[in-house]
Amino acid sequence: MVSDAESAPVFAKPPVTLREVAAAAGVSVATASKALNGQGRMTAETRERIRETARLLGFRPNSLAQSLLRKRSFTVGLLTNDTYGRFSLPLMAGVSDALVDKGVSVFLCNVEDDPRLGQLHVEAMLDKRVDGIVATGKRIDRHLPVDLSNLRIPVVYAFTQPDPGAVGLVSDDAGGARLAVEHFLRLGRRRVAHVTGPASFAVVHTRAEAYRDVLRENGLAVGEPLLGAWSEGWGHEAVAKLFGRANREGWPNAVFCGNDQIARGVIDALRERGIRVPDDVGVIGFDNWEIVAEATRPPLTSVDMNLASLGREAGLALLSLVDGQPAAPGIRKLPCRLVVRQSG
Amino acid sequence: MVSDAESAPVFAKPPVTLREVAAAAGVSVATASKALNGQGRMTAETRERIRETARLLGFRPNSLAQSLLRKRSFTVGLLTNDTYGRFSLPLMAGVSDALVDKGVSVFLCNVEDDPRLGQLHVEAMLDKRVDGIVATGKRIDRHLPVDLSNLRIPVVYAFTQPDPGAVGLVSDDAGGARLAVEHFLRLGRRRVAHVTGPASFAVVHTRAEAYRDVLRENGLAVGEPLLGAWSEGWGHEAVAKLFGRANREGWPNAVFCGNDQIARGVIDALRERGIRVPDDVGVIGFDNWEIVAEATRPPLTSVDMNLASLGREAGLALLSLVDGQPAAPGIRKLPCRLVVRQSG
DNA sequence: TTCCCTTGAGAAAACCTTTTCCCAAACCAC
DNA sequence: GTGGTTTGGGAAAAGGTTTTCTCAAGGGAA
Repeated sequence: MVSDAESAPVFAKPPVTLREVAAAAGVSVATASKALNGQGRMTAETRERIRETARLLGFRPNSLAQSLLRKRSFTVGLLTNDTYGRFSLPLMAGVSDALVDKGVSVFLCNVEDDPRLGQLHVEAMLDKRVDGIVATGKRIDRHLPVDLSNLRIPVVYAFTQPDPGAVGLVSDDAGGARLAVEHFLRLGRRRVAHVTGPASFAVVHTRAEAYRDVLRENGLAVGEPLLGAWSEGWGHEAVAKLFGRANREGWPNAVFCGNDQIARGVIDALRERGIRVPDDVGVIGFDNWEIVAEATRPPLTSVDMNLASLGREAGLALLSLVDGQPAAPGIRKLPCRLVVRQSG
Repeated sequence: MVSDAESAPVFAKPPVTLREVAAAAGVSVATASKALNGQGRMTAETRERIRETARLLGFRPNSLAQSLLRKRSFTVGLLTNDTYGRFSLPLMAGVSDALVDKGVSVFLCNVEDDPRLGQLHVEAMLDKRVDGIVATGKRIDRHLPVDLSNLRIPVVYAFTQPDPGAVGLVSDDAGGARLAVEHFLRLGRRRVAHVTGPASFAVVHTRAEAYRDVLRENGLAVGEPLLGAWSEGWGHEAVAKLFGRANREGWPNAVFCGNDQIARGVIDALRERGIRVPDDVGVIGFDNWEIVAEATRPPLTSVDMNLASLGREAGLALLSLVDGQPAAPGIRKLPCRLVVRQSG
């Protein structure tokens, strides 16, 4: 019979401490610390001997102890309410990537839309002495269910509604919409329709406004944007509305869609009607959700919000705030980019 | 002119410490600590006075200091190489949810497929004295680009290839496949085809094997599974192969697909051929990727791997390992569930 | 030789909390 | 009164590191 103690994995062997390194090298902990950090004064020979000893013993300083002393934990909290992750994950990966190289780790805090959960996470972050917080959401026009306004640590908002006076980073939706519409115009398409999401989303209006602006600036007729849902189904319906009229003269020859799912619905519906994309009608989506954009037939041209860069910028912004460099409060808009495939 | 110091946000005011609470309550720090933790002996009146003082001052113990002493940081690392997130995010949310209630925070570590990045993150975790690590991937049959085999802390693998002798949690793919095929049989469909991904994926074989088993157990003809890509395009091609033959008698009346994208392609292709779903042919997908499953026409019946539960279980398993309870090493398979919509 | 300065390195405080041990006072029984 | 036991609470060490201060030895100049 095998005893539990025997079958259980043996972790044991606690990490080697600075004290042990110092003892092994025959110096005091103070000297050892200074040797490893390049501080203090000592003979090059002593310093090297200590370093070598540390290397041999596999010494790694205890971050907890360092943080306690330095009042800087080299960790930040990342709040999100987007479990679904289409927007969140690239953003989060961006934040993480920007920080890992600076030795900063990221706490993942999924707050759903639950204020209790939000409170719980924020308190945990504060207790763990994070240096700052990045707040992320799935909507640019909604607050997270937490109050971050009077924390004693800096907060950066990325892709979510910032508190007044705080630093916020969002994608430049108007610019993204311009990119799409101007691309159509450059290709000679002059009857551009816009099919987008529900009126309750701020970005719907931002993008629609930019759409109108570009057309007006070019002296073209401005169609009324079609507001609906963020779904393929709505794309189908919208095509029925736009292309239902008998006289083909009234048909648009370009459709700028509020997201890729709508665009997918539009493309499928057009094909079912025998209207060719891009020959007869160009289609551009928004979000550049690759898995969708690459599966449409033909592959979808789409506006990319550069969320990974947005995340990186947010991480860096937080870091400079943590370092005490004052940042201009307010919302900074980061440019989108158009990913041209074959649909428009 | 406004000085920088004036315009910069004022964070300041360091957190209140136990020492301050003790001073305010007129006791020693030792007594204060004991009062707040329900330890030691003192008059109920004293204990209450200290607690009240702490509450008034908004005292929150410094986790860093606690961790240093207790040799337990109440943090864990979550390694993932899935930036895309379809599988990872529910899993990660599950891990996080399971742990936040126990006061454990989660470090997000995106290691991509880069060993250097993996090394970096693992060392950071170790330095920060995490209590354990959850390793997560986008593939069940691949290792993360890190070596976690000789750490001094427990590791749980979820949805990725575990080291030998370690604790691993994966979805029961064979069971999931059975669910799908048996559902078809229950509905009286007896000519079931299987269209799935590339041979390089272990799950392709696991599921195909289960598919064959169920048919054999029921004395039915076993068609050769069609291996291809995880894409809509492959779904289209597969339909051409399956339904290209002239005599309709040879056609399947059910298609079990290896993922939802293939299923989507199959459904679209069938519709284009005038074959009705589910009247003529039933279709079931795998992954229950809601955004896809709900957008197919008709909505897609699909196998759900319960990734959020998987994450929760992984979190809890790690926790009990951290608490020193020995866990049976090896791979534990968690059941899938069939989400019935309209396609099959 | 005396004084001063530099060099190399150690002692100790600090960060904040927990826990063990200890002590004085009060209380009890005899 | 005496010996013993509670009772309430404090002193101090511990956890691992960084940093400031101190100090002895050695060197150079006068």
